[in-house]
Amino acid sequence: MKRASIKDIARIAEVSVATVSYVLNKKEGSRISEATKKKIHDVAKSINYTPNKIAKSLKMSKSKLIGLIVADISNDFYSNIARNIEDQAMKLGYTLLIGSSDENPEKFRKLTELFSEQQVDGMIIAPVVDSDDAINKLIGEEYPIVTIDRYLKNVSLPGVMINNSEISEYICDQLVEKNFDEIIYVGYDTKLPHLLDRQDGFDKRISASKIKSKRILIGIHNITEEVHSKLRENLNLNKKTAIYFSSNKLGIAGLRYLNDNNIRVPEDVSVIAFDETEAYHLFPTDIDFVQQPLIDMAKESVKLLDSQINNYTPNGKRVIFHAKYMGRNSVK
Amino acid sequence: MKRASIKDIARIAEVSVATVSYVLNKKEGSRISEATKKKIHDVAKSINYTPNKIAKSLKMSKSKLIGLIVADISNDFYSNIARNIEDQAMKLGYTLLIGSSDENPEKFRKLTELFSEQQVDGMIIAPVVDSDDAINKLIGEEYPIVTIDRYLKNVSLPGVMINNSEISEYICDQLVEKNFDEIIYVGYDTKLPHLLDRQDGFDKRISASKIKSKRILIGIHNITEEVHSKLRENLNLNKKTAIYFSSNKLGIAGLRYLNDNNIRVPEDVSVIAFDETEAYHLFPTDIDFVQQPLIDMAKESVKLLDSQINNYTPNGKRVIFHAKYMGRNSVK
DNA sequence: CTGAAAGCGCTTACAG
DNA sequence: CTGAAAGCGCTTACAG
Repeated sequence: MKRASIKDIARIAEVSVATVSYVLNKKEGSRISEATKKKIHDVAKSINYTPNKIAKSLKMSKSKLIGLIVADISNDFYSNIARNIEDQAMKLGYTLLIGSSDENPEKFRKLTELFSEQQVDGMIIAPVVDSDDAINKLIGEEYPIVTIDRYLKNVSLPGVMINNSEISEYICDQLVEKNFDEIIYVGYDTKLPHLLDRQDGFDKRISASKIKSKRILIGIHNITEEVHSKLRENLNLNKKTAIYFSSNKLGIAGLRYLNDNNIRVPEDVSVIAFDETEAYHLFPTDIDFVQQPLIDMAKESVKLLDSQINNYTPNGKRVIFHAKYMGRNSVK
Repeated sequence: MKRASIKDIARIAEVSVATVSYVLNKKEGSRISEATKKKIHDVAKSINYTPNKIAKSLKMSKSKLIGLIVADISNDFYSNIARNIEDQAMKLGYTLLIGSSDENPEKFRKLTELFSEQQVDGMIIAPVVDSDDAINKLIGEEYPIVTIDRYLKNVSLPGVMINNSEISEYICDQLVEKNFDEIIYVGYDTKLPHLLDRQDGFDKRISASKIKSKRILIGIHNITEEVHSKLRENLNLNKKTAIYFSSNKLGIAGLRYLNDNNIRVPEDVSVIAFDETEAYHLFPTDIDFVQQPLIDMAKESVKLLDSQINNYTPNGKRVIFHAKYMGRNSVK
């Protein structure tokens, strides 16, 4: 698998490597004769030349690689983000490295180190709990980073996110209006700020109302099992109840529980879930859900990163997108 | 973002770059004094040194990068494969580049070129229709490649796949046994060999039986709409009917159709779907499905690729995994 | 025990 | 119009 280099082209075309480089990169101005240009292109083709971007990267201190760190690339939400980031990155000439942190700060740190050693020009990251040290180290090096979906409390980093608190307030208001006996918030037992925002938004409005509420918080490792057991404990079908699932995984786990136990939506219980997934469409009832503008978010994250790469500025801006409540038939 | 290099370490520690390199890579044997070693490590730490893998790659002609080309990383099936490949690749010290071909041979070719220019050590690919030229070019360069999920008819490449034909035969037999009036095969209108195998396996057994069958073939671009309209045309609920959806996307689209039209499973129609997805669990009935051993397949693909990278052999072997029929409650 | 030097494949300021 | 040369950050065979 020995590849041809510009040296080989230079030798065969009997010109210098400099000339080859100029011609192949169209950097000649009009200085090089058409005959020479043609010869170089012909030789390049005949020996099947492909440029070595590693060498170019080394020389230029630009790899045209960007790293994406998500919690888990097999999660629908992140794989959709990844796909849209991929498309946008390609448009701007970047290739995408992907890594999954599994919410593990040590894995997260390793990924940032790995990507940094691979000389990615920048990273788009979904920070995990206790990843502050790893991130501060990157910031100390003025490494271009942009957050997506999540953000950090004590670190100001450019990034894209949604209006988590507001959308939760809105959802809560929708439910309060319908006079449920009880509204159950299903969230994660976590310190992730964007998830706490969802919770806080809900809390703020529910406590301003007279409606009773419960909060079910789930660990991140046995989502399905925990959601099932906690719903079993907490769901009282004798009351007029609504459940707000604050993530796609929680929504899917919860709907599966309802399904398995023949609990009808919205007859027996009303439901609003977060994020969009094909799975919601297979549930007997069309599920109300909160839609994040993933394409726009992904695009913006790459745009932000690209501008950080080209012109680093500390304390970059956060771009807040508006999530949208998609009313269907799961709330009575 | 100017990074420290071994040159900086050498200067500060007052040793040669060679010595620094030996120490940092633990290649000193026992030749270098403990004092020197300690000094080098201390300096490295104090100036926050991180190795530049691009430089190393250039020198070593090994990037420790592998490229993964799937049809669409946002497809559940591929994102799960990607996740398992990521884990296995990391274990072997590789970082993963990901690209989506969208079943488009031109995009596919561009990705192979891009990855090859980025000097990935090898690629794991899901070939698309008419990608033979791009792949043959790679083979001509003895580029290590391994196929996953799919394979090519006229090219012998190492890869992993399942026993598509056999599992379809088995599924067909299961259905034939139950004496349906009609069995509908839902597949893609495609030339992809692994999908044709699924179809052929089904055809072989159905034509050996006395059961009537229909074949619904769908284009790859408007799956949901096409599945819906063709099911509307072809599904006759007055007969005892079974449907075999030969991919996860087809299964999800089909189940959504049944859901939207209040068609009960298995009372009104029996269903078997391909691949595993959380979505199936939200359908009112537990859906029978064909499970591919994704983790094992992903692991094996990386193993195969790694061995190709370390010791290239043309015409590598294909590893065939056995898919498993998971009977649930959707067949009557 | 340690270092000087060549070289991986590029780019580009400079010289002619 | 074209080329010689330096240098990006590494590794390693060789010399001492």
